[in-house]
Amino acid sequence: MASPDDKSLDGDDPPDSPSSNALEPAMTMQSVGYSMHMYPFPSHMLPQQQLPRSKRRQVKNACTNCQKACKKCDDARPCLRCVKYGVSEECIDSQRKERKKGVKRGPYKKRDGKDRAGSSVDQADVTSQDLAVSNSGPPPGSGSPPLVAPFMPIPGYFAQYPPAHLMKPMENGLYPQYLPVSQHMQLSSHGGGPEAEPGGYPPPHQYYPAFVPFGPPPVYPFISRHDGQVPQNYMIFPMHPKVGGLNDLTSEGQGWDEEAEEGSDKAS
DNA sequence: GTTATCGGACCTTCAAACTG
DNA sequence: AGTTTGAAGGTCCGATAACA
Ligand SMILES: [Zn+2]
Ligand SMILES: [Zn+2]
Repeated sequence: MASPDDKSLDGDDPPDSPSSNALEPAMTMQSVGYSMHMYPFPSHMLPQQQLPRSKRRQVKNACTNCQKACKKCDDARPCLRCVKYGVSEECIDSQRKERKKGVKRGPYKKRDGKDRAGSSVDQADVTSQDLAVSNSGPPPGSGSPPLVAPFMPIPGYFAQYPPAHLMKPMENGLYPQYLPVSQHMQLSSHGGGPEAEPGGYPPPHQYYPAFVPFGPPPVYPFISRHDGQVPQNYMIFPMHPKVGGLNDLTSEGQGWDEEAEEGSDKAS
């Protein structure tokens, strides 16, 4: 089951999807309220073997439609997916079942640095070792990818934005803040394609932060919902209905971000 | 080419188990 | 009381099937 819907309607804008419509890039990424984790360098400039990735963020409660479709939802109601499908009125939070109590669990095994002998060797040394990018590690995706990203997210640097060439400042009145990697730097879509990530995780982005020396601060139009509410963090970038320009400037499509834990909402 | 389906990896939540 | 553990329950990636 190819996930074409990912690239089109279900619009989960997967890594290989050049975001065929304006909603896509903006919605998926920020929709969930998280920023993306981005790589400061193109994939080929990184140690290919251990492309680190941050955790995937999920919404606390997907709407019934997205849940049914096993697709990415967002916190707003109606969610963008439902809006795209024109079923905004059917966008309602799915019902969560209550966790059952009284379940006995048996003794725990300690794993505070000590005593992790024999048990889980994986999660302990991740920090130091993975950070030290070694070439001997297992291919990403084959095992458990590093949980710690060697790169810190660059504030204000969002790779999900569409290529600059699609955002014509003068024509749309928008000012692109991210420019596509120069031709020679682009990910050569050589065998493997845009999402040739072994781990199946978001490939490095092809956009580089760029300072826009001209024009006033960009004013991005927000997606307006039928109910008048504006999805937070959503931004629409005017662009051609069909992207296809720079080979495959994949617009990346997940929400990867290490973001500080959004203060666990629940107080114990 | 598109959209629909869904297996399963990944993530979050939170009670039980544990500790001081 | 607080902290840690770890499994239940959840989201959604990404592969595949079906269709136009
Ligand atoms: Zn939804
Ligand atoms: Zn919805």
